[in-house]
Amino acid sequence: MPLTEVQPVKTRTFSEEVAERLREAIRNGSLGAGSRLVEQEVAEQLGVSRVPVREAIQMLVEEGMVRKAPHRGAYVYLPTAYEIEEISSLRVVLECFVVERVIQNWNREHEERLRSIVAAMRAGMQGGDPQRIYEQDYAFHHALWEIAHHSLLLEVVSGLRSRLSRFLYEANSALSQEGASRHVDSHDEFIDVLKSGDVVTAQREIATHILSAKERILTHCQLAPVQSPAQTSTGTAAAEVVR
Amino acid sequence: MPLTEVQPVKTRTFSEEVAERLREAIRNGSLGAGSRLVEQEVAEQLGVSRVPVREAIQMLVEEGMVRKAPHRGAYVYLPTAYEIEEISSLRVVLECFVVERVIQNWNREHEERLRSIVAAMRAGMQGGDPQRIYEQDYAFHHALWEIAHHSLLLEVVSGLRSRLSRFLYEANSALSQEGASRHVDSHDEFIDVLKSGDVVTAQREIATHILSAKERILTHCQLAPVQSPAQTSTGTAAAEVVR
DNA sequence: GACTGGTTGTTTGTATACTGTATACGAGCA
DNA sequence: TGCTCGTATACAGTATACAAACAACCAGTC
Repeated sequence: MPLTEVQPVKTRTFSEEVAERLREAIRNGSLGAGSRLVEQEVAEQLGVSRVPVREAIQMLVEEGMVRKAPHRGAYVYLPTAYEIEEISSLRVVLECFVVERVIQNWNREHEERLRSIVAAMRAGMQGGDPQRIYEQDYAFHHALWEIAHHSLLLEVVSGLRSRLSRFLYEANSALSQEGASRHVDSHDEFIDVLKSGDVVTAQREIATHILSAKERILTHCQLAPVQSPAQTSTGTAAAEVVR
Repeated sequence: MPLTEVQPVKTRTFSEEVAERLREAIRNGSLGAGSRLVEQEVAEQLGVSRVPVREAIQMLVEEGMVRKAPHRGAYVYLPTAYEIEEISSLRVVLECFVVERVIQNWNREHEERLRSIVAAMRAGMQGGDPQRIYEQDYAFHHALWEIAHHSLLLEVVSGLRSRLSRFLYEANSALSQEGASRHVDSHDEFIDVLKSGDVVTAQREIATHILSAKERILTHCQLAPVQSPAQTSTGTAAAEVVR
């Protein structure tokens, strides 16, 4: 009995399920920045006990979307503009490394795969579906990370990007029809550069891509007021948000 | 009342305490690769309930020292040589970025701080204290990360290094007296380069530093047999270890 | 009136008990 | 003998219950 069609039953735990719900709620804004995540409340709302909720919250903390302090609970974290800069600058460094490796590993199937993602992105754009554009944009980057064939790099860089997800989603929604069209086209052009094997140009392009995404976020999204950059990681500033 | 000297009372939870114990046990080898972490056992051994142990294990999973599968428990993960390569290659990229920023921010106090760490390292070496050398080596890098003034970068790169901690500890213990001496001296020379502001040389030096640490690990430490590199992250190989 | 000090409510941290899943082992069958 | 299947057991996942910590409020004192 081959059963090639049968997928393994995915055994998701409640914790993962809860985490996914929370992530989505944060991304689409129904859990705004500063919202407290009270374990009991979330548990009742989702019909589970506090334990899976605790674990889900912990996951979000690791992902940088949520912060928590002992005995004081968790809240949705709002990064400062400075932190957006930090994330983006790191992304530039890492994505340049990705690009280098992608070009090393380049082959025909990779091209086809990326082209099809861009096609889906274009379809989403024409349908005026920002969710779809966001997803395909993510898929595009994810494909690049996989082609780079470096599982740790994939983990780190996708983690970085997840910190921006809610803002990217928001900022991309604000793109004009024409802007979105240019955005999609730039992906196709980028594939051409990868294909040509020109590492330096490809790196310049992806850096531009990341930095323009950053600019869109900085102009379109409300962020926490910048204090002293030195204190961005202390949580002192964060506690303010909660009160 | 300024109270600049007063540190906030750190209220460590059991979870953190347990995590620290486990980390240490893994680092010094008393929890060898492949060891299963049975929640109940650990809980009884440390005199706490299972909940903090669960959370501690989750932290270690995030840090890459431990893996777990749903309903199958957690075990100390033994990376493959390929993964050590992955970690090191990423470290090179990130530490080069660190160096760039360190040189941008360079000032006299930074030099003094780094020199004093190297002095402590030299003292540890002369006392033949590998634990001390390891600590000071970490302190040196940590200082660099802080001087780079990029909290996220600090987080990411220190996370990467923590994945190597037990191997670095092991490999550095194997250093000869003379080798250790050269190792310490190289730090002082590196400070000179930073001071000179020569980014390219500094980057080359730190890359060499990281890659030689990698080589020491590869030659002195036992690692998981390399399968297909493509499968390093699937956990399939890992499950083998447990059985 | 501002400050100290207790008091209470809310929420997290921890312990214990129960449920569901995965693996191992052995009985039944070919 | 080799296989499949049922059963037992171990352990993670989850629920519930309790304890401790924080924060807010109110009373009392200087």
